[in-house]
This record gives sequence, structure tokens and C-alpha cells, in this order.
Amino acid sequence: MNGIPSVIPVAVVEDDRNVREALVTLLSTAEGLAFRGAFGSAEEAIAALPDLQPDVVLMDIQLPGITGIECVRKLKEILPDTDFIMLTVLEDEESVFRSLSAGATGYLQKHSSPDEILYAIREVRDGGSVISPGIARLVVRSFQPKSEPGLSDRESEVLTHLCEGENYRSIADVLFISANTVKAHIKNIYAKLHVNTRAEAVKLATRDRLV
Amino acid sequence: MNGIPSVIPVAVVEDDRNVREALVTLLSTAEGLAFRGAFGSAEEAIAALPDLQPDVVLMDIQLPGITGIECVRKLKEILPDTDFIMLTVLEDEESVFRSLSAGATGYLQKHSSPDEILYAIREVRDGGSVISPGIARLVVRSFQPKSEPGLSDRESEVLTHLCEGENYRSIADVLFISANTVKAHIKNIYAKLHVNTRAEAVKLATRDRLV
DNA sequence: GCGTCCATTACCCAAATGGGTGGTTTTACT
DNA sequence: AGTAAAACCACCCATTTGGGTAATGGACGC
Repeated sequence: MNGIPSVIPVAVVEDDRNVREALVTLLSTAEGLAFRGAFGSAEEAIAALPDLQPDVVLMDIQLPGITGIECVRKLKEILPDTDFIMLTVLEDEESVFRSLSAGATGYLQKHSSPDEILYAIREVRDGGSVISPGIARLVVRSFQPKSEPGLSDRESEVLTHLCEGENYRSIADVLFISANTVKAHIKNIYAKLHVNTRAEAVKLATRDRLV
Repeated sequence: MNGIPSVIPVAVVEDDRNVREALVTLLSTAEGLAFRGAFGSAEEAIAALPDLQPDVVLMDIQLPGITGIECVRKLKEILPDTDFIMLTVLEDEESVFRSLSAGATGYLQKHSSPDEILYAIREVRDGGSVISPGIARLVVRSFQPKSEPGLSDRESEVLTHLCEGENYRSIADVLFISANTVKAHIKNIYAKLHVNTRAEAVKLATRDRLV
């Protein structure tokens, strides 16, 4: 907040004893960090972390019982200013997006080096976000248009307005054409997208980033 | 492809002469890279890069004339296997998302160190993606729910089906309630989301990640 | 010149939707 | 006990939507 250097209180949630102890050693000895605790399950973490008030938590995804993802979701409600860095062995697309939705701000693969982990903690506390390259690629890919359904320029234009929730008349007005023409375009769009309602068209256009 | 170490052909598009020359020096002397060329504008890059076939291109965003973003969009069509790493001074949300949509796989702030740039090039060529922490935070944030409009559990459930493009009857069937009730829920959802059509509801739910 | 694609418009009609108003029951909190 | 919120259901009615069919003119390529 004020630029005065201070230690960063950190904690760990990881069920594998070996990994957990390696992390404890790393965090306990690292410069600028204050190790606050390590937990073997989401349940223990949820019970203890609200009192420990760590700034940054390293969270394993694969935990017995409540998953790391759900653990973040719950803790983030109680500790909105705490940043969570997920640790995982897998490059599982589902887990990545669910973690981010749950409130994670970092995402590291477990083969990350100690330096990378410490770097991530500092960057995250600094308002940034660190994502391992393999994971980041998945995230980046999710922003790229999936496929081109061969819409004409005019059709794309109509689709854009469709996605704004406008009706025939109001689309017609802004494009200076008749409502019947808008309707004709929309019929063609539906055929090309293989849908038959506005809601489906909006959903598909959004998902595939056609707009 | 086969694990045999080989040099990575790289190129640069950057209008600032000083920055460009610094990058040229960096790339020319770096181990494992083959510097293929540097260009001061998108137009020159679009003319020359298809022949040079670089694996990785460092692309400035703020270019005179055609922007770096449009440049990536055009080149990505011709060179789909080339990876583009954007360079920028700003943390502009719009630019980030437009770049990623255009096909960029990396995104570095210009204050990145030479080591970070080389690391990014190697990771990107390795199938990964590298995003500066400040930028990554914007990306991560875009995955997180924006605000809670106070929907009840049942309403959220109905909204989910609404976003699938289902109509009253089919939502009613899967939830084992009457179509009239579905309608009642939808009316309440509309009121809470301040919309009055399905398309708007789907758009808002998608944008704010309520589903 | 011919065919094709695109943009444009029109009409009919059945179905779906959105808005209004009313009501019951259960659950939960005070 | 009282009240508030949720979930549930029904009816009316105007508007919107989606599907079918048909037609015209311009642009572009062969």
C-alpha cells in the first residue's frame, strides 16, 4: 500500500507430506516472507486461515475431500484480499478455468522451480498474476476465435446487434434497412450457426468469440 | 517436434529505432536464436515476414499506420504456426484482449528484462505462453464473476438453462416444474438483472460469468 | 451472358415470449 | 406468532419471434 518493504505472510495447503515439507522449508527460509502455516486438507485450511490472515496462499488443486478449487472459493469470501496461487501437476483445462472463476490469481505447475514459486508470490502480492507457460497457453487459446462459420459482413453486423439484445425493429433502425431484411439475415445466421433461437445464437457467438 | 535442439528463427516489428536496435542486438547475440529481420512498420512486416518464416515475432502494439494487433491478425492467417509476442508500454485492457483475439500467444511489458524476453521466446516456441504479471492479472480478472445480482439458487439454475437456449417447456421438464413457474422465475431474473429479453440475459450472464 | 452469392423487401402464420395480476405452500428468521 | 422470502402455479393479452415462401437488383467470376 505504501511502498514500505515488509514481509509477506504466506501459508500452504498441500496434502502430499513431502511436497508440503519442501514448500515449508522454502517459505520458512526465503527472504521477505513470513511463513504462517501449512495444512494437509481444505477443511483444516478453512478452519485456520481466517485467523492467520496470510497475504498469499499456495493451494494444491488435488486435495482429498473438498478440492483446492472449492477451498479457494470459500476462503476468498472470507479473505477477499488474500491471493491464492494454485499448484498442480496436470494441465487440465477444466481445473484452470474453474480455479480462476473461484478467485485464484496465480497458477503454477508443480515442476516450477523454487525461484519461480518465490517470484510468483512476490508478483502476486505486488498486484500481478503469474501463470505457468503451459497453463497460460490454455488461457490465451480461450480468447481466440474457434472457427469461422462463414458469415457475410452484413450478417456479422446483424449478429453483433443480436448479441446486444436488440429486436428486429431496433436493429433495422441502426442499419437503415427494413425489419424484414433483418429477419432474413437472422434466418441465414441461424442456418449457418445451426441454431434456431436468439439465446442460442448469443451463446454460440459469445463462446466462439464471433463478436 | 523431435526434441533435437535447433535454433529459433525470430523477427522484430517495432517503430522506435532505439528499442528496435536494442532488440536486434539482444536477438542477434542470444544463444539458440537466429535473427531474421527487424521492421519499423506493420506494412513492411506484412510484406517481408511470409518469406522469412520466423517461428517467433516480437511485435510492438503501438505502430504508425496499421497497428501491431491488426498486423498479427493478418500475419497469423498466412503464418498460422508462427507465434507472436506483443510488446507494450501500457496496461491497456482493450489492447490485451484484442491482441489475444487476433492470435498473439505472448504479451510482455516493455520494461521486461532481456532475460525475460529470451525466456518468453523459448517458452512460446515450446508450446507455452508468457504474459507479464501486470497483464496476466487483467486476464485472470476477466474470468472472475463481476458482481452478485442476488439470484436465488433456483433462479441461477433457471438462468443456466436459459443460457443454453432452452425454452419454457424444456426448462420446466428438466426441473420437474410447470412452464408457468419457469416463466415466473425468469420474470424475477429479468428484474434482478435489469433486462427484459432472453438475449440480454444470456449476454449479461455470460459477460459477468454468472453461469 | 449466366450462375452464384449477397443484400434487400414482403407476406402469412404458428409458436414463443414478456408483462400484468392473482394465488398457495413451505421455509426461515425474528 | 408473525413476517418475509422462495418456490410454486395459473390465466390473459399484446408483442416478438421463427419458419416458410417468394421476389428484385447488384456484384463478381467464368
